Amino acid sequence: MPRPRQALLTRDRIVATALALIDADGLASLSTRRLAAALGVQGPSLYNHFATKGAILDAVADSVTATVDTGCIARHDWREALRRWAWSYREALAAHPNVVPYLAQGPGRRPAALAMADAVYGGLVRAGWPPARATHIGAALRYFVAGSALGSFARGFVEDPELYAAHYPHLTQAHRLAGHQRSVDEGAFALGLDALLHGLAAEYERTVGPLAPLEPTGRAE
Amino acid sequence: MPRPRQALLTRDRIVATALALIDADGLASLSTRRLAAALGVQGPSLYNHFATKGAILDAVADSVTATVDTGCIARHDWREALRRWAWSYREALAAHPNVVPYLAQGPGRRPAALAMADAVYGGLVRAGWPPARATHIGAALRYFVAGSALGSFARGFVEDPELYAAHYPHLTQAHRLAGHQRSVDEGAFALGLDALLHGLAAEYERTVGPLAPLEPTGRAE
DNA sequence: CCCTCAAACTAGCGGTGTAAGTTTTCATCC
DNA sequence: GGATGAAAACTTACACCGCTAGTTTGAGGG
Repeated sequence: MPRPRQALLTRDRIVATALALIDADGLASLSTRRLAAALGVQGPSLYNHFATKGAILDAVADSVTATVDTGCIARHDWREALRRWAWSYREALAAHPNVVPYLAQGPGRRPAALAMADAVYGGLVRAGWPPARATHIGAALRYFVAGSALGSFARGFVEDPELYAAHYPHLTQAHRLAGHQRSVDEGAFALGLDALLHGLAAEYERTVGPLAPLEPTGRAE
Repeated sequence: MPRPRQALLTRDRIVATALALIDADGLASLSTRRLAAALGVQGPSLYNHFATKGAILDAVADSVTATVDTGCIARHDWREALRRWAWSYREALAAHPNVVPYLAQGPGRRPAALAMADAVYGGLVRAGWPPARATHIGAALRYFVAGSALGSFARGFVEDPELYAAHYPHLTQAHRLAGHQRSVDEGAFALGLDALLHGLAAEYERTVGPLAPLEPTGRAE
């Protein structure tokens, strides 16, 4: 079946199908042949649309990053903006936990990741942070969100009481964590984010100037 | 060459060689055959000592985690303890950036990672934090350290000015980041960690009680 | 001395990413 | 309107991957 009258593949269709397969079966089990099969096509046909498997994964990762809301950054005080952005970022990753390990390896040349970095940096500078500080803050928050996504959605502890009880005196309850993983994750994220923002606010007042009072916030979550 | 008079392989030798290869050539290019070749042996011989390649990687990851200093936790006020632990943790990861992507996927069943979680949790509870809060704090700090290791040591931005200038108005200096990567990383880490600890101290005073004054610290770094 | 186990081997299976070359269709230009 | 060239599918094939199975032989214990 050479050169069908209507092209069977498009970049968008490939990316969407790849994301669905990764969501369903995990990152490791996505192969070019399996992806092609899901698209009703033979393996190497993909290379008419992407140069390499990595390019496909980049596009998938970018399509996830693109769902992060960065509009909030221009619309709110920097503290509220960072909070909303961080939650939205986290939400985007949580929706596709299996791509996080790939996504976490830096913005690279993926346009959506770069656009996000750009928006955050711009917002902080506009708020009065010195450029170098803005870079650090953006990076620190990315660290926290990415780390939270990695360390949590991907399994953490294992459901096996005896494994822990024997050797780790304080972890006798750790196996319970496996069950409450989601709430532990959210609690740790909320606590860490609040602490980070609190500390940044203090740093701002120390080095930049007095803070405007926060507008009443819509969602604390 | 069957059953040599002196065994050619030991678990320790395999782990050390695997770590060296990963450091040198990256995680992706470690194969059982290559590892075996570096050990002067054929591929499948490894399976006399480890059940699976993943088990080897677990052991490698654990050997890295084992270099983190957790002794400081018992010897200092919780704030100073967390600071030293986080820096030591970061240092351990920075020494072997290529294993971070594997390591970041949670403690799993790796004993050193579990011992570390145990020590941190125990120290926080001893300092007066409620158990649930202690869990959250340990997780949040792990998120931050792991995220920082991932997002930074592993490449981040690319050295190609034109790539950025065109589309991202605030990132016109971003290509410089590639050169100053190390200092940006350290700055972001220091800032984020200080902010986190500052925020946690405020949370402590709000929900637990007054804080003892900090002993004079040895290293601010 | 023999028996068993341990630790190396060889052979090979099914799977991987991707390069190379083939075929047919569509779009375009003389 | 027929030739031309690109596009998008195909088949074939290579080198490598993790791992299994079965084999060989030295070492150590009864």
